[in-house]
Amino acid sequence: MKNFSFSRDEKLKKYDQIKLVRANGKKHCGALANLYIRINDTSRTRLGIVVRMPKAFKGRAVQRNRAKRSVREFYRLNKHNVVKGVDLVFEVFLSSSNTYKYNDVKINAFNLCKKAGVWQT
RNA sequence: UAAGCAGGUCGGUUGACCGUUCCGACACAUGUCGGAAAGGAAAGUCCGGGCUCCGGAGAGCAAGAUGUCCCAUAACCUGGGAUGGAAGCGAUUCCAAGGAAAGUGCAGCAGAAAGCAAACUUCCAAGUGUCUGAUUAGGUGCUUGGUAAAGUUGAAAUGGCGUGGUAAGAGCACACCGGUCUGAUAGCGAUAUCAGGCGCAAGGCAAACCCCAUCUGGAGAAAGGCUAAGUAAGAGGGAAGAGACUGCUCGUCUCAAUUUAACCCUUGGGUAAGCCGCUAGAUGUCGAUGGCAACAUCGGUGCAAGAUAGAUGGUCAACUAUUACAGAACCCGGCUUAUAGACCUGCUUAUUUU
RNA sequence: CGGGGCGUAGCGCAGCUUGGCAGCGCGCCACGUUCGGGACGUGGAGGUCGGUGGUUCAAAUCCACUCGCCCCGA
Repeated sequence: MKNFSFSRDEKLKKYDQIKLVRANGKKHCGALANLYIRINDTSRTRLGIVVRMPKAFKGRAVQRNRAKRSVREFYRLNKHNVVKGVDLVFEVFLSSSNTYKYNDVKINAFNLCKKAGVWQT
């Protein structure tokens, strides 16, 4: 039975932790986001999300939350396919021309994960 | 029917599956069941309060805000009603709407003149010179006096306009309009109406300085309190002191009693983990009563968002439907700004029909 | 949460205090100079003064709201 839950322990919460992954981890570039990967000491996979966006943005908070939700939803439904014991950080880019639907995020994130080699079938 | 004015409402709903945060119950060690979970602007942070701390929060100046009147409100750069003014055929809308005889300042260009009101060009009268001319008159210059009607400008020119009057003119006189003063009446009042007086001496700009009246202590949930850890070395200052109210003065209070040390302040450096504050309140809604209304009082009824890198989502199906603006961060009352689409109510004008 | 500043020609800035002609430097264009280029000289073009509204006879300037950018403190 697959577990689709996404609890608080699976998040990277501190800004220092995310900074560590972005500084020391491997970087993989995508169309809408970058993925940083770093092997951690625990047996758990942890996820952090960073949204970069210009200051002058229409509906700033709404768009930011929507992007984070999309990435979180993708990870929640597909985390059984991801290798254990790594820290992932998605760095999502938002601009006024980008519109975020769940399907776009799904395809992009899937490609990124395959490219990074953390996808297992 | 068309055009328009004013006000208001909604801003997705239902079901299934997978998830997030919180609460309750049951099991009992991480599960099961049930419930709740972002707006009209949550936004901008433009005002006003509550709340917390600054020792007890003082006086004056400075600075800032407001500015017709009355009322409402906890309070307001808020709202309601009225007055006056402006726009519109009208419904209706808009107005920072006190004071210019307290003082200072400003007004380019144009124009005779732009702020002591006089000078200038005119106009008129008298005197006189000169020319034409011939004994009337006309032109032109000078002197004296009268006058401010005319003077092409300008945003603005010392009330407007007409008649009489006069040598020419003038509120010099009169009528109407405007202004101002006094009185009466109506109104709580701003003010309005009427009557009488004053011929009117002393324009504009205060969103220029300013004056007058009223109001304002400061800092803000990173407020503030508790627990844990930490608060090292070093540098500077300490009575002609430092800190408490920020710009200044006074008053009051605390520290501190003199080469070092201790203590205080500033800097430097260190920690930024958890709990409380943290959601029931000047509360929403319905009805009655009072009030033109804003609103108030009384009664019924409802109120479980409280996250902490920050929770509301995704997929499928149906309804025209992926579709506006947009995400609570201590809480309220307003203001301002953004807003797809849909709907409702009242009113005005024009046209047509009855 | 609180405080401060900026927006004017393609770029960098002045003018705002005390309202009245929108200017300076670099750059651009044309001509001259040179065998040619640069430099130099002469002339010229280029502006909703971030936006909307108000006060005023008149607004880049004063006032209100608003958009964007930057900085500082806790």
